[in-house]
Amino acid sequence: MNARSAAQEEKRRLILDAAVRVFARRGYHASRVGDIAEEAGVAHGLLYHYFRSKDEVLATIFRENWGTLVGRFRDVAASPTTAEEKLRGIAKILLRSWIRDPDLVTVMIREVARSPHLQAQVAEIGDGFAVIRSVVEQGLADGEFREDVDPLFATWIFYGGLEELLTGWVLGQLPHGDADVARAEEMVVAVVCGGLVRR
Amino acid sequence: MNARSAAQEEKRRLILDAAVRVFARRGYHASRVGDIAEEAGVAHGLLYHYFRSKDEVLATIFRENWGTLVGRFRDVAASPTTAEEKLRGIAKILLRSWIRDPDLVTVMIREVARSPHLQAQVAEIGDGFAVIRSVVEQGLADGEFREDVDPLFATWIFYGGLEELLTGWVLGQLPHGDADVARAEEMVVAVVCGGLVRR
Amino acid sequence: MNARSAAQEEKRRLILDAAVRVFARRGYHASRVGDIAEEAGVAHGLLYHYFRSKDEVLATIFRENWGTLVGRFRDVAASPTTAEEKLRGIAKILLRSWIRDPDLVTVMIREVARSPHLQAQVAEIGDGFAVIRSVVEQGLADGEFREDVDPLFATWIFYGGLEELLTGWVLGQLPHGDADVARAEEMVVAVVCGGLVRR
Amino acid sequence: MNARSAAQEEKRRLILDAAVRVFARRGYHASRVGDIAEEAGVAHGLLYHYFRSKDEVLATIFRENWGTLVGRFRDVAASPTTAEEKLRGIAKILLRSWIRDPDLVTVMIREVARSPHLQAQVAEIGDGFAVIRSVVEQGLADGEFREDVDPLFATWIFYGGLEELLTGWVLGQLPHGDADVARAEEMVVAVVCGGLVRR
DNA sequence: GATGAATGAGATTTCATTCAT
DNA sequence: AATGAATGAAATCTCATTCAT
Repeated sequence: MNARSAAQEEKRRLILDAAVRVFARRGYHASRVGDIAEEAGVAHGLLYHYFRSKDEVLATIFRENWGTLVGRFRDVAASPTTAEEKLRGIAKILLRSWIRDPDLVTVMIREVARSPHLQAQVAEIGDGFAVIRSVVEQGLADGEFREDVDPLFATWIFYGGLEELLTGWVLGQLPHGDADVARAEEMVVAVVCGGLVRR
Repeated sequence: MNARSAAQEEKRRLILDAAVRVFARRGYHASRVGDIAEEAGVAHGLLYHYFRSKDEVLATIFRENWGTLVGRFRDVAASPTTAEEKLRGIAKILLRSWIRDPDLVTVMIREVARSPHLQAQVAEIGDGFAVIRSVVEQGLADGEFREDVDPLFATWIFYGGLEELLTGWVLGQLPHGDADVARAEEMVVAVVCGGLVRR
Repeated sequence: MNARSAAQEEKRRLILDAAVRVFARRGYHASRVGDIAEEAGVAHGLLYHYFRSKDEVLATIFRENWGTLVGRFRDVAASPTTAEEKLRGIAKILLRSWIRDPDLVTVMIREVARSPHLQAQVAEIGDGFAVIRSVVEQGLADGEFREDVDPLFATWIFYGGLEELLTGWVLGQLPHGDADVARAEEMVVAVVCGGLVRR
Repeated sequence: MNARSAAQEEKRRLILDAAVRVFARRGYHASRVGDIAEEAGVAHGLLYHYFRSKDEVLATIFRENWGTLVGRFRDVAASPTTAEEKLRGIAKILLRSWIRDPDLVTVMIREVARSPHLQAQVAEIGDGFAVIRSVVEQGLADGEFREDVDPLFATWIFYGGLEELLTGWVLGQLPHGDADVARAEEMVVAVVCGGLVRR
């Protein structure tokens, strides 16, 4: 990567970061290309040098960040520990991303999670599920988890719990201080792994 | 309700039902008011006789159907049984709505669940959570649930699991035959109440 | 005119009067047929029993009231007095119409005076000018007025002065108490007949 | 003003001039934004690059041209001559604007003169009156005009005469050759300053 | 690479008018 | 006569995208 590309890369980042802030603030549909350009401090035509369309900006945001998360999921899944600990690790990664970059999480939760449109563009979207599922299946294979567990549904239920917590924070409906995030993380593992019912 | 208003009510329904189909097919933003009118077999101007805007059509769809669901949640919550059974009942209601009306669930999951825009319009959105929470709190008070459970987070986690299963069906990522729905229902209760970990 | 027509006539009046108020309040273009109907307390469809269109309502308002004014102009013109006194009489009629019915004058000044559209529909519009002109020509023939006066231009100038005073009241730019109206009337005759310049 | 902004200014003018022609031909309300763009030979979207709305186009036309006229009024008012001569100068400016640009006068007379809507937007509208009034007051102070003259009403009456002559030309009801305009100018000063009545 | 003027498809919404009841 | 549901033409304005400079 030479000096030129580094400068280019920097501008690309500028635009992506601006887009995250703008999408978080106004939502994807209500955000105009001009808003992003203004936030980035460039002319709006420049956006089209780096991205094919407004849509591609959103897809790029998702792809790059989701890819990072999934990579970290994989690290956790590859570590030598129990399935429960691995689920805890995944929960920690996902939930703490809220603290690290709330705008980014806002965009990913709000704009991407449910859009069949984007799902088509971003094949990687299923990768996170695959990692979680492999952990669940390990738990089953090891006899750590109950054998009547359906790994596919269990994966979605676990992920749903995580996503809903993020949603609660995005929508401002759940307390979201650092301590709250830590407690949420404990709760999601406690509930999903240990169940609500007193043993 | 006289003949006139019954006829009007019928037309209103016609438009709402058409809107559900169109929104499910193309998504809210890609659906034009003219598409809804065409699907309903009326002039597009008539839509504005019954609703203030395209937005209000979506809000109405959500409000009326969510209200029905919440009403049924309440019936379950009021029945004389264990908290676990009540959660099972709520899961059944929500998940089986997929079988009853997939288009409607598609719209509610895809367009409404994360939109802060609609959340503002539809105050009732929190009512469902409130019912679930009351059940969780009952489980705690009765000693049925573990005392270290945070009822707020547990509520969101449980609801997230349900919503994610619906999302999986909406996106065509999860098997969704009647038997699958029944198994999903069992799983969500088994996981959330009993936990994944073998006792 | 039998009982039926009297009832009809009454409703017609109701609509016309309502239209004057609505047009005065919001302007012709911004006034909806429904506004007029609501103000009149009837269904908006009924308007189309009495008038061919919204446009015809305005034309009717103008025609009927302008006709009345012109009739009174004619009475003045036919009275046995000087041209100056006749002009004073005409000024009095026109300017005092403001006191009698400000809404009506507002509509006539604002919507009709300059509209070539309406001028086409309302042939009577030139009748008022004709009466004034006949008075000016009488003044010339009698030697009362200076012989270098061009009666056509003089007529328009005189009428313009009157119309502008009404405009000032309509726009709320001129004081419009009863005494102000009386003084305006004196001024317009003093200026037009006697001139500004000290003799 | 560099090359870029000069080119822009030119385009802005192009649109404004086209708008004047279109408004003169069809009237403001009947003119579509697309008509203006077509007349100017640009895409209709460009209009919104230069003006916020169709309304603002009209307001701009009025403001800029009225401002020019008022500036010339002020020059006349500042010249060292009698009040009568000054009124003659003002009449000349206003009436000859008809010869210079009939379309522009048509628009200003027809669309702006009576619209309270525009009056709100264009504060400068009263400036012309203020200049005339100052001349009248000078005439009074100098003893040139009769002391019973009310300067406010006299101003409106004088302006009304001028505006009505323009209206007559706009509506095609008054002869409007160059000689007619010159005679009209003489008449309005003769009548307003000297009065109709033979001395 | 950078700019922002220019384009034009397209969408919502309004509202005069019609007409079945 | 009276109603108001229904129609649909029409118009403004937005904004993603292109492209000359």
